Amino acid sequence: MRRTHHCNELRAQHIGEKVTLMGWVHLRRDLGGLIFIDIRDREGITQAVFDPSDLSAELFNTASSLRSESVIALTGKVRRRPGNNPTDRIPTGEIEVVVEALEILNQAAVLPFPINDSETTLKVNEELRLQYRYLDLRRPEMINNLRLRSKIAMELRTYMDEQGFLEVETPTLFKSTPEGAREFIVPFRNMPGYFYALPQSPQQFKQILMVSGVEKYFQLARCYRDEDLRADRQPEFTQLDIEMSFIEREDIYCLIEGLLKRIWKLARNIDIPTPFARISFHEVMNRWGIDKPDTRFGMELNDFSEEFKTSAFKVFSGTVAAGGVVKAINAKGLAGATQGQLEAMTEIATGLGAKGLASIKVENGNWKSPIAKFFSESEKEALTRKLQIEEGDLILFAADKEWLRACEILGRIRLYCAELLKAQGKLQIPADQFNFLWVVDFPLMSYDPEMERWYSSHHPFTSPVAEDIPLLKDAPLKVRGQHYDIVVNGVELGGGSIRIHQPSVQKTIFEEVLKIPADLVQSRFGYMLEAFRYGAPPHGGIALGFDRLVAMLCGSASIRDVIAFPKTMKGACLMTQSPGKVEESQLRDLHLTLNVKKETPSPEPLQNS
RNA sequence: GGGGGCGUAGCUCAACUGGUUAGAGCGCUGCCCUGUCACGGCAGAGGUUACGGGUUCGAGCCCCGCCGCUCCCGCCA
Repeated sequence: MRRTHHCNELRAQHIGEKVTLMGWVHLRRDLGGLIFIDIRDREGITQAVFDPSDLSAELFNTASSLRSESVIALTGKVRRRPGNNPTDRIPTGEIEVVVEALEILNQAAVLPFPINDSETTLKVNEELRLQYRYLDLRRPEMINNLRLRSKIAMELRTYMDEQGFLEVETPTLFKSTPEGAREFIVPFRNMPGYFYALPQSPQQFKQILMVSGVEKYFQLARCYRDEDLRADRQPEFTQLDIEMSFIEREDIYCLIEGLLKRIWKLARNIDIPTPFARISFHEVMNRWGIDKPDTRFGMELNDFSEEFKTSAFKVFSGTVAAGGVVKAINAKGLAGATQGQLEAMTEIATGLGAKGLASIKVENGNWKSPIAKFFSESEKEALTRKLQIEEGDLILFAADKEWLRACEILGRIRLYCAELLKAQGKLQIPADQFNFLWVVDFPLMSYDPEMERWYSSHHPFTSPVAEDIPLLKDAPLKVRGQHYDIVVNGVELGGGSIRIHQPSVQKTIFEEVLKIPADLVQSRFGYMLEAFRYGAPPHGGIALGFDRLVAMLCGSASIRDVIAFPKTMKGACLMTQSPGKVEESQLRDLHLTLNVKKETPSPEPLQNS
C-alpha cells in the first residue's frame, strides 16, 4: 500500500476516486454503528468513515480500537458527504473517504498529553513538551513554525545568491579566544592538554575569507556560548552571518533592508518601508534610554538640566552643578500606579545605581509628590509644557552625574511603565507593527571601572571612524566605531561593523588600548595579523540572530518554539537527558581527571510505560 | 552568582484563616449508541500533593532544605 494523496488534498473533484491515505489518528468519533476517524498528516486532516454494512466485523472492530495518534493507512472511495453534512471546519470538509481497507502501521500508547486540542496543549507544562518533543512538534502550530523557519531560510539563501554571495562553511572546532563570551571547550585525544573551543561566531574566519578574496560571504552558522540563558538565548543558536569586501556602512544597510523586506513579505505579507531610520547611539540613549529602543510607543525621555540648574531642589541643581543631568518621562495615565509598583520602579532605578526615583502623580488637579513643593512656578511650567502633563499622568525623574546612567535608568523605567500600561489596556500595540531602525555611531571603546580597563563596545575588530584613529591611544572614549545594530520593536536583531583591515591599527587596538599582552595577541590572533599583511581588502559585515528573527515572524515569545530541539534554561535536553556523564575510558583517552566537588544528582529518569 | 513565579490524578486546574475519606473537566477502561465533527449516554479505575526534614492534636496549605521548570538582573566582545 502506498499513499496516493496527503490529508489536505482531496476535494469535490476527487469524488469517486479510490485513494490511500496515511497518517495519524487525530480524532475518533465512535457512534457505535458508525465510526468517524479524522486522519492527520503534515498537510491537514481528512475525515474517514467506517460503515459496518460494507465491512467485515474484524475490520470494524479494528477501527473501533484505534487510539489517538496511532499511525494508520486506509484505502477507500472518496464521496461527497451525504445530506447537509459538509463542514468548513477543515478544508477537506466537502468530502470523506469511505474506508474499504485499514492497516495499523503503529499502535500508539496512551499519550502523556493531548496534542489534538491546541487550547489545552498551549497550557501544557513546557517541561513535559520538551521531554516528549516529538509529540509537541506534531502539533500543527509547531510544525508550522518549523515550516516557516525553513521557508525563511530558503528565501534568504535565494536572496543572498541573487546578490552574489557565496555560502561558505567554517569550522565549529575552533580555538579559544580571549574576551567575549564564555566558551564551550572540547578536549582533543591526539594532543593531550590541548582543547578546541566551539566558536561564539565565525568572526575570524569570515574576515579571513575576505582576505581570501571571497568578497561576498554568508552562512547560516551555528554559534555556541556558555552563558546563562534567557527566553531569547540558547547555548547553541543560529545566526545569519555576512561579510563583504570593498564596501561602506551604507552597503550593509541596503543589503539588510532588502533582505528583511523580502522575508517580512514572505512570512507575514507585510510591506516594511525602507530605508530604515539611522539614529546615533547618543540620540537613542538620550530619547529612549536604551541602545535597542522600542519606538512603537512614545514616553520619550526629556532633558531638564537647564531648567533645574538653579532649582531650590538641591538634588537636581546639585547634580547639574556637578556636570550631571536631570531627565524625566511622562508615563501617560499611570497616576494610578500602586505603592508596590512605584517601589518596584525605585528598585529598578537603585539597581542601576540611582540614589532614588523621584515621581509626581497628577491626580485631582494636584501634583502629589514629595518633591514638587521645591519646584518654582517656571519649573512647573517647563515640566507641564515639555512633558505635556495632564490629569492622570505619572512623571518620573532621574538625576545623575553620568548622562549615560540617567538615560539607562529612565530607559528601564520606561519599559516597565509600558508593561503596566499594556496590562491596563491603556497602551495597545498592533501585532503587525514592526519599527525597524539602525543604531549607529557607537563609541568604539567602553571603560570597565571594576577591571580598570577598556574593552571593545562591539568587538576588537571594529574599525574606528577614520578621522578618529589618531585619538585611539590618548582619548579612546572619543573614538567612534563603524559599528551598527539593527533593531526592531525593542529587540536587537543583529549587529556588525566595518572591520579593521590594517595590521598596524589592529595591533594598536589589541596591545595599546585593550592591553592584551603581545604574546597572547600573537598566540590567539597572530594568524589574523599575519593574514592582513598579504593584501587584506577593506571589509565589513553583520550577523543577524536567526532564531530571534524566526520567533518574531512566528509571533513566539520564546525562541524555544522555533528550534526543533531546544535546551532548558539550565542547558539540559529533557528528551535525550543531555549533557551526560562519560566513561572512565573516555576520560583516560583524553588525559583528563575530574575534580568535581559536589556531585550533581542525575536528572530524573524518563517514565516508561 | 542574585531576585521573582510555578510544581496536587496521564493532562489542565480546584481544595476558605491548617481541620472528615484531596475534588472537577478532559483523557483512560468497560457497556450502550448508524451522520458525527470538542459526538452523546451510563458505569469504573486512577493520588507517596516533586523530594527530604521540621512545627502542630492535625500539614497540599506554615517553616527549613533540596530538585526541576520558568521569568528577570548580573553575564551574553
